[in-house]
Amino acid sequence: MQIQLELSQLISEYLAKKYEVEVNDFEFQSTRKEFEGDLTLVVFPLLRHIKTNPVQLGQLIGEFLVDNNSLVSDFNVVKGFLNIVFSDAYFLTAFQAIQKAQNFGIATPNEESILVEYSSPNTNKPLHLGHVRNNLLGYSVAEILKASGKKVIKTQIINDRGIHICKSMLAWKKFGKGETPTSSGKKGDQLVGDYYVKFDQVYKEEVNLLIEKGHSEELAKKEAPILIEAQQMLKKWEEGSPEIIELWKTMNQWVYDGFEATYATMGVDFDKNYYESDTYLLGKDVVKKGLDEGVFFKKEDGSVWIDLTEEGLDEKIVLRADGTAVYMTQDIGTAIQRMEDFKANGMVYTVGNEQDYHFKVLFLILKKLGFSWAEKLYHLSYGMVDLPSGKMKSREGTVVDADALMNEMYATAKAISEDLGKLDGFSEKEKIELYKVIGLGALKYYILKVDPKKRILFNPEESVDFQGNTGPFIQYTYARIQSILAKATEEHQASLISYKFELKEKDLIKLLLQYPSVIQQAAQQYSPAVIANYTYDLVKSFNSFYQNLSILGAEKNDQIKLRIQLSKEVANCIQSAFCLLGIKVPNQM
RNA sequence: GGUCGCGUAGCUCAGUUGGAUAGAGCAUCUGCCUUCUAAGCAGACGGUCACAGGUUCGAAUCCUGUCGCGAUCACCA
Repeated sequence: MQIQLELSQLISEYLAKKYEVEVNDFEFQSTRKEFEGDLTLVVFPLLRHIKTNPVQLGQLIGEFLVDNNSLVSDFNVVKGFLNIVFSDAYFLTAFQAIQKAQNFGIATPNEESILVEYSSPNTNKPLHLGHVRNNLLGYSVAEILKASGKKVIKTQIINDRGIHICKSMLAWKKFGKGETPTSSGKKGDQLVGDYYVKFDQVYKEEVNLLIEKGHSEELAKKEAPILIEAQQMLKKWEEGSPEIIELWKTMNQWVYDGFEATYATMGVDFDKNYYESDTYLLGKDVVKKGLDEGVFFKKEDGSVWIDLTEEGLDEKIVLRADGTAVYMTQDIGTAIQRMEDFKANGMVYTVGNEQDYHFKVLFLILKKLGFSWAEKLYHLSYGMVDLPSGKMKSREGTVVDADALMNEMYATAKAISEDLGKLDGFSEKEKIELYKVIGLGALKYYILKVDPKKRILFNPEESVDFQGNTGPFIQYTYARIQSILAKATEEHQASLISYKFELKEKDLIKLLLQYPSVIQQAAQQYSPAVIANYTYDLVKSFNSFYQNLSILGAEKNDQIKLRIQLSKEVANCIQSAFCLLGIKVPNQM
């Protein structure tokens, strides 16, 4: 904040003159609610430079500030804390600066660019709650980075090949009887996912049968006929069998259509997609080159490894004995490809914390291969979403499906809205749109308000709240402000020359002033939770203001004006912050 | 077993580089709708910040150890 710099300078001059010490760094914090004041200087750290009584020193500095800066109107000292009180003129000027700013809080774009990867699904089953967290996080972090001034490219890598998709394909071929999304009316990703589950059922039956016939479990799991068939299918795919490729393209397209619908509902998007079937060979050349340079070494069986024992890690395979690529190989290739495509200054991988080790190794390998940008890669590692029953397993049907979840949120929003009955005058279409905004808002806020690195326990039995620290609560506040603004007139927008502020008005201005640094902090920490918690504080503070002071019915004309204008800025800030979370705000609810 | 992460109110979570008497929501209880939308406001209740040491003017925050929970250590992705 501007004022902090100004005061720092002043205090610095004072200390130099009075005590002949040079101090430039001061510790400020916002004054706690139970004390009078707007900004607090912590005096203790100064005692390192000046041996004196902290209360006395605080007193002296306070007096000096009041005498030498017109914006400081008063002060008090409690223990080692100097609470500074700002004048009404300060608050008015600060508030008008907020009003004048275009997109207050949003930094002007700089040259730095960054890729943000998120989602990156497999194409054999629909998206579930885990993907939802990934998508919401990735999207929001991308928006936050943009708001902090960076140029952002949203991307994903689609895992469209491999044994998993062959399993769905095989089961469909065997049992599908030509079922298509059109013929069954199912979403494509759901349909393909059903066959993935079907495969697993048949597979398990076959394994049990083999065990009954006397096979060991281990052997049975390897020799189940349907698994062998799937592996043969994968081989045929890699050989380019036209029939298999045709089926693969068809079923993948079903899935893409399904994903697209889910993404659209969720409100996330991408600037560039990468497909594993395009990139899985990319890393091989790099590995070969690295082998020549001695970064990697070859074992007797022909597999290629990197030795990371010096870094405290293990040996890690980067190429199979048969020469085919592993996950790591492909990720090395993809990273290089992306940096060539976009010449970005950095890259963020939104991937769950179960892959912490993988990314540690990946970044290390890229560094060892000599890519200077390897240091600019960041693994946005987030905690798993667990159910009360434990981990979600798609094959066992214990997943919370993304589409179903969003539908439930919609239904809850609808039920609550109808119960409250405030939507007279809404058309059916408008109502549907509103329920979506509220339902999704509840879900998104619920997930994003939690620190990304913490795991989330999601209990489907207890539905997501719509009261208290929730998305709908914040949306509701926004809607209430809009209702007031609709009643305001042109003359209410006239700016004031002077004003006597109430405490609750000052609180709001102080909070608004924090918004720019909140965005920067959220960007630095890659954390939408920072934005969510800030928005909640702002809204709580506004509701207290709204409920305790009259806006349109204020005594003085100036009060009406200022309160309307202040409400407007709060609404703008809510909208701006929620936009960073990917949440829409309604004008009425 | 090695490595990494987490442990704050009954439940879900804040607590930014160490700062004042650790804060919200839900749940429970008490008030407030003839006045700008009660999805709200005002208040009550609720804490050994997992435990034990250490660093210092000061520790939920930093260090060490212990316990508990989770992830990971695949020629799976």
